[in-house]
Amino acid sequence: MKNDFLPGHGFDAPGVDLNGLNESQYEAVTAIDGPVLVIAGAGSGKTRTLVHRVAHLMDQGVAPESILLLTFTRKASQEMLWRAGQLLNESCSRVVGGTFHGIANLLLRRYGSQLGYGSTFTIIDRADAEGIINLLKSSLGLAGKSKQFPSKRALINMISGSVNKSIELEDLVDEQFAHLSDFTDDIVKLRDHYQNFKYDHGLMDYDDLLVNWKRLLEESVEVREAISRRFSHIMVDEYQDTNLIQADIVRLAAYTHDNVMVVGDDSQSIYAFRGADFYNIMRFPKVFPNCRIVKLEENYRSSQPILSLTNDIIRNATEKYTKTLFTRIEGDIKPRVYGARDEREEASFVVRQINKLRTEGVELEEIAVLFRSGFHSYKLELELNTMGIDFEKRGGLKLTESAHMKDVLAFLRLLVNTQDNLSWNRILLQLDKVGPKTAQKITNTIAASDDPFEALAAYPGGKTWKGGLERLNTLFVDLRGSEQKPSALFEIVMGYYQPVFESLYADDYPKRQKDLEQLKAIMAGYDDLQTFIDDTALDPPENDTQADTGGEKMILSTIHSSKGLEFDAVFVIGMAEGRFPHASAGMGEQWEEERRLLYVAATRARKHLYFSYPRELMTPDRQFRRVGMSPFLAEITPGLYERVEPGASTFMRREPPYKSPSTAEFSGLPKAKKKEKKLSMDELPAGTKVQHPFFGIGVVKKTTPPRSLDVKFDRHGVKTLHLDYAKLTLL
DNA sequence: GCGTATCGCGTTTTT
DNA sequence: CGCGATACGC
Repeated sequence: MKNDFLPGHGFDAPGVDLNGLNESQYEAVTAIDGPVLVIAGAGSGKTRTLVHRVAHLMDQGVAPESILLLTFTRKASQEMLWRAGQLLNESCSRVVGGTFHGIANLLLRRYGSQLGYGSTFTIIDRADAEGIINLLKSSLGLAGKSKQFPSKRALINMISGSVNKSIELEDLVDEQFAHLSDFTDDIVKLRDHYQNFKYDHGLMDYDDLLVNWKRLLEESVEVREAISRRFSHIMVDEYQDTNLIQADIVRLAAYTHDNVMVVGDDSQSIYAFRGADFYNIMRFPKVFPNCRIVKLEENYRSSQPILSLTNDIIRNATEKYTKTLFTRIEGDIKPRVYGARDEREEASFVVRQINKLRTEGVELEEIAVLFRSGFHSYKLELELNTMGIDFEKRGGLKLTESAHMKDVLAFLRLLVNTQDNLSWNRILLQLDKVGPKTAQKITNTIAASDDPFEALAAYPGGKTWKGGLERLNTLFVDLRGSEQKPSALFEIVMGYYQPVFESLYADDYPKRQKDLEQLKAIMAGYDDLQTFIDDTALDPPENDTQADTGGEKMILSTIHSSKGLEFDAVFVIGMAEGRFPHASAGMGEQWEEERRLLYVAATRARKHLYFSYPRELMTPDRQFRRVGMSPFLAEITPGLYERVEPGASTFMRREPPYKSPSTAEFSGLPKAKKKEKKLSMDELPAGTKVQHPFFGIGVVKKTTPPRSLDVKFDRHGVKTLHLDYAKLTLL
């Protein structure tokens, strides 16, 4: 197996400070052999611990390219490797870091043929999956039952949930969706059609990537051994968010060596709805019997008043695995709770507080507003806009999820996978006088043929839309005849699409045009179309509407997408009955997951924490209804927070739009880049004093050619270090 | 009668 | 923004 088929990530950065682990924790975390389970509370340094282990393994001569670091977002793995770079030298960039899905994709492109999949599959995202379900719903005659039939989103969650949990869909419906049991047969039928549809057209969704990775490991001894040997050490972050399949993958991939380290916190499990199962953490010691368990209970993030309140939130959980978190961070600012008259007033409260915080010296980018659902922030977004405060919204629509973006991508996807029915359908629907029926008829005919492009050219068009079909054909002739550079292809597509685009979105196409520009810029960075297509499905770029102004921005985010981040000040808005927990969360596991969600939100804060809720909400029939505060807030011990009274801050004058004074100051600064000089063995004879970023000061005891040396450190004893990986400085 | 164009309304959370 | 109900055109 070649070593270079999985890319690492680059980084560069100077020193980092590691908070202390005690002797036995240290021992476990740095052990070169055997499984390790780290159970860690919020803000206790999970990521730091992982980085620490990477650093240590490399110091002991483990080759960086045989370390596999699995995280949930690509951002997280980049962040982690960046931190590792602070500890070590640039060889760290050869550590393989990625998401489960990303690694699965690379492995399947390489070995997928062993499963009967060619290497020409297209990865589809959630919206694609919903589109397919919709097509099938109408072709199976289920569209009419809409009223009680589950929404397509719920449907996808049920279908993929049943795959993830290895439960039969029938049982899942009986147990958790009893109210849908009348539709069990229909749902099962739909699931089967959905699976077949994907297989027939070379489409793979997120779950398929995992399922097929697991199959690859199970069914081919050869591949399993190759992967297990290739990665001698495997690490997983946010282990409580893994599903059963991912746990199996980890088990199988490590089967020759058991060198697995996972970190997680059962109190932060918020992804059960997509199959995550925090019992994976509890199971870990059974799956890996000789594993070492490390509990990290010191919180390095929040002040005591905030920690007391967050501990109180989780105290009320019916099921918990107690960790008593403590902090040494001082502070006396209690969390605050504010009941606003309505949503508008809630928004202006938040803005007032933000301005106040900024006069106290809190940076704008250190302030975050969190909420349960994407649309809860609409009112606030308006208010922030009028006040001229820059913000970035996370967890909303991704760039590639908007219609015009999908349109363009559809052309490109067809060049890579001609069987991609979804894209055919999408493109044909753009033609004037062609609707769902006609589009599907054409799609069915051409996707079944050997050369769909030929078939399209030969397709007898109807009188009214013959012209459009011909123009489409010329486009494909052009596309297939051109050089294969993605950016060149983009230009050709736009030549055809621009007029279609302008008439399709006549009212607001200038706004959307900017997105297309952004896509163009992204594509310019790719040489290979396939890679580009994969990346957009696996890791869709965020929608930066106010493209890089370079200035500071505050963060608006759903709680789910705020995971793993931390801020000086956090506002949790919409803490009202019916909003949080979500109205459809019944008692039981769902209710508990909502509670953990609030816990995640509150534990993002370092110094300032605010909860607010509107006392009045608009109901579906445009009536206003009075609501109380969220039951989760109501059950918190009253002394742990302060109430802000509605009248209290009204005397504050409105601040003018605030322009950050620090922006100009920092924008001109070049990125600090440190060039590390590699030490040679000659510079390090026995007796030399050296410094190591973690172990501290030590003395060289012995040198072993070519590039190993034993160093005795005051606090850590004798360590064997490898000169290529350890970041040593001469003293 | 089939299929396409249009208008209005309610949104869970996502790798 | 996407879905469902309704209205028009072939």
